[in-house]
Amino acid sequence: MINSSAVGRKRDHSRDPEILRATLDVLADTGYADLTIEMVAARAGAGRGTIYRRWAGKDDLILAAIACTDRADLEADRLPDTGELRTDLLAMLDPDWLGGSERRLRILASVTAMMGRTPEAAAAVREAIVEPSVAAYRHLIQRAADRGEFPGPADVDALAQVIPSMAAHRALFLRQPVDLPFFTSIIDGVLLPALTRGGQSTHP
Amino acid sequence: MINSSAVGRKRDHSRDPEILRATLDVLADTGYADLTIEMVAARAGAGRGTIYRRWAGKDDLILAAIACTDRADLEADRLPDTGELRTDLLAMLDPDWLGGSERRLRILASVTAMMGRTPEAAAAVREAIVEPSVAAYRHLIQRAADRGEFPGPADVDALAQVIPSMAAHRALFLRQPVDLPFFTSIIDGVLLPALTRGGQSTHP
Amino acid sequence: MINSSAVGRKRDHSRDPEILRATLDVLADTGYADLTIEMVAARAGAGRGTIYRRWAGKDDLILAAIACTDRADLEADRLPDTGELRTDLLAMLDPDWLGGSERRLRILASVTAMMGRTPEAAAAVREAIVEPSVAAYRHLIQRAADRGEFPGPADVDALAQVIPSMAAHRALFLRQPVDLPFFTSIIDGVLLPALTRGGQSTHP
Amino acid sequence: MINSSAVGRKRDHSRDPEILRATLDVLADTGYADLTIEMVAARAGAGRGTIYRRWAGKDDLILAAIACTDRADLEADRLPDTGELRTDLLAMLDPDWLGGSERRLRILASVTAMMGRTPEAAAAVREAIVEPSVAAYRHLIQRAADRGEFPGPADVDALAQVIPSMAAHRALFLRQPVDLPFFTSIIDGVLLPALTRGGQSTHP
DNA sequence: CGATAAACGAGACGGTACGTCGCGTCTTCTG
DNA sequence: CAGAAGACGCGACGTACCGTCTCGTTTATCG
Repeated sequence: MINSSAVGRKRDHSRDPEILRATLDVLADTGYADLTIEMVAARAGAGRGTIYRRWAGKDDLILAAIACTDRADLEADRLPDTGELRTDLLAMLDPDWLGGSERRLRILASVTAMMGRTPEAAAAVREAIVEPSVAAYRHLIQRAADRGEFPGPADVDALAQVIPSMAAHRALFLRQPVDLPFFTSIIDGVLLPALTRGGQSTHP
Repeated sequence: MINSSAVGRKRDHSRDPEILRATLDVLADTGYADLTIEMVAARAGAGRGTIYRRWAGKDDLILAAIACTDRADLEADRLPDTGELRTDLLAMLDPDWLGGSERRLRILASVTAMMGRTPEAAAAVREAIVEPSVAAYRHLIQRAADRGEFPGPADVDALAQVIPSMAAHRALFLRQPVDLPFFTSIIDGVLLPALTRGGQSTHP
Repeated sequence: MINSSAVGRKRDHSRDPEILRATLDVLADTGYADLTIEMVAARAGAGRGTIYRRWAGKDDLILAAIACTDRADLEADRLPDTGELRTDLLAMLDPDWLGGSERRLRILASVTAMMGRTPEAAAAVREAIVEPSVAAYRHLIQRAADRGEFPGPADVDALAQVIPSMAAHRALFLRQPVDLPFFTSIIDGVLLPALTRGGQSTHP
Repeated sequence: MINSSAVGRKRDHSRDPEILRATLDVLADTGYADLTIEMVAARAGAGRGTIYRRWAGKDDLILAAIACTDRADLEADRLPDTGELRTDLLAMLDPDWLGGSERRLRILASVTAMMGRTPEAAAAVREAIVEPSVAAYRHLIQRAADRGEFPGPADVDALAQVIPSMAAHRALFLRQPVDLPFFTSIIDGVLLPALTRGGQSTHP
């Protein structure tokens, strides 16, 4: 390895989760711009130096905190499989994710703030948060299409983004809850109609 | 009036646009977090005091800069009216808006950053940027529906958010261009299919 | 005259004393460094512009305020003339001048502050305050010498500075009152002994 | 100790002299009113925060800079002792102190400026600068008197202030050099005559 | 088991931006 | 047109946070 010595005190990586949790707490409490490393260190009972030794700075720390949030429920083999797309989709609504808590909302907004900073930050957020969600919806829709649930061809890539896009938009920009009624209105008003009709417009 | 004195030198409000334009320039050049009042003042040829006298701080200034951006093209009577929804929608693609320029993208990201700060900021952005766009699409879709362009009922409120949501999502989170192919794929792959089929799912 | 027009409203020079008095008041209340033109203007019921139109700035204003203080009692023909130097000197003690009031003390300290700024300021203070006082004492001593009150020659220039120097030193640096006991101790302990002995040291 | 923490990086007090020297340099170069903390910090190669961490502000910094100037030559056991007062006094003339350099003069004027600010500042200057000088002259004069160098009693307290007072007056208010001719004129024209004659006036 | 070397909490360091305030100048309106 | 009121460009103030660097202490491995 590059940066490890055989001797000396070992870095206590058991503190990492503690610090990252403190980061998310402060992020939710005070927002991105008002978060200071000192606040995180104080809440984690750590020194600032310890944080700087592990992460490059504010953005890197927050990115790490975001990235380590458990998205295991979006892995392909843990997705709902009811045999019907509509019920699969409704089962995806995690009240604790986007719209459920003000906490999550503020964290999402903070993350968004960082995306404008560097391409690296944007890519990290995309990989950690955005892509898994889109991929999950793509999986469900593709599976339903493969089952022959819909008459014609469908633009699965576009449709897979409908729910993540609209949920984020609602939470971030409209600041309204991403709840069951909203989910139902998207599924029944946009997604399923589009699929039922097929991916082609009738307009020439 | 509330806050005007009959005497003394008048505040030169002809400088407002100059300063706000400088704000957007700096915002696009260096991003939200690295923007300083000094930069804006220097670019506008003003003193920092003059800016603080007019706006409460960084966020208020940026909000004002955003709010005064010209959205006249989204007013109802200036929207495209080709007699057919698809061509109307395609005519809405303003290459200078979301995806065309890196400038607009950075500004949008910066704005998003502020939405997590205060409810006031969020409401201001919503009213200045989000709502007008959604309202414009709602207008086009409702008009087409009134023309009887589609067979059944449609969830116009939900459908009106499809394009704004997905465009913002693509620009902000995917960092890909909001261009004609993308627009076409949404219109032909999501919006028009959903309308053609109607606003009701066939699922019981 | 250089700067007078035949027409228009005439500058109201009757306001000058009012403003200069306000200057001294503020100077005594808050000191040199904390004095602002705004304070003076407010106390005089004037606008800042009016002050800047008449004096070049803070230092010039204060200098003018100092210079116009009435030192008429130091003119040669108004000095005490009792026929004897000691009683003349004691009659010079103006309890309202140097040591009497904290007000005068603070003003003196403020003046001193300005002397380090420019040679012009120093010269102005010297001419307005220092020189007249030294000249008065020189006049008294010279007159007594001319009367033959003392046996030998005297270094009148040096001796004339004894009282002003020691009074200023006591007030400024020791911050003790320049009162009758102090005056008496200088006159009887320094000045008259030196004169009585004569201006020449006996040391070879 | 009062204000020391057991942990954390220690304040580097070896930088104090460097900063205080820079303070005196700037003070002499630009004067009291035009001195800025930034100038001092830049010249000392320090950050402004470091200065504010150690001293409360401009006045406190300058006071500290003054107070730490080396006055060791005024300690009793290092005073000249020629066996005769006149030569002792002449040996006191330090061309580098009051009048020799413009530098010292400007510093003295700056110090005087602060004496009007707070009683604390005045006391600090008095103790650091004024008192030691007066005490030194008192020592010399008292020793000569004890030797029986003069016929009668003398008001030593008053006489000890003659040279410091007149030197300060000459430098500050007359802005003339405190040099050997001046020193000689005071000693031979004021101080020694007064002592030779005695501390009592012949006037009834 | 003692030496040693890195990690740790704490906090000082050189910087930089903040938001405020006073400078001296310049409008604007009132008398 | 002088004067009050106050906005203007400028720049210093004192504070707070950045990311780095000592401090003295703790902890883990190696000799």
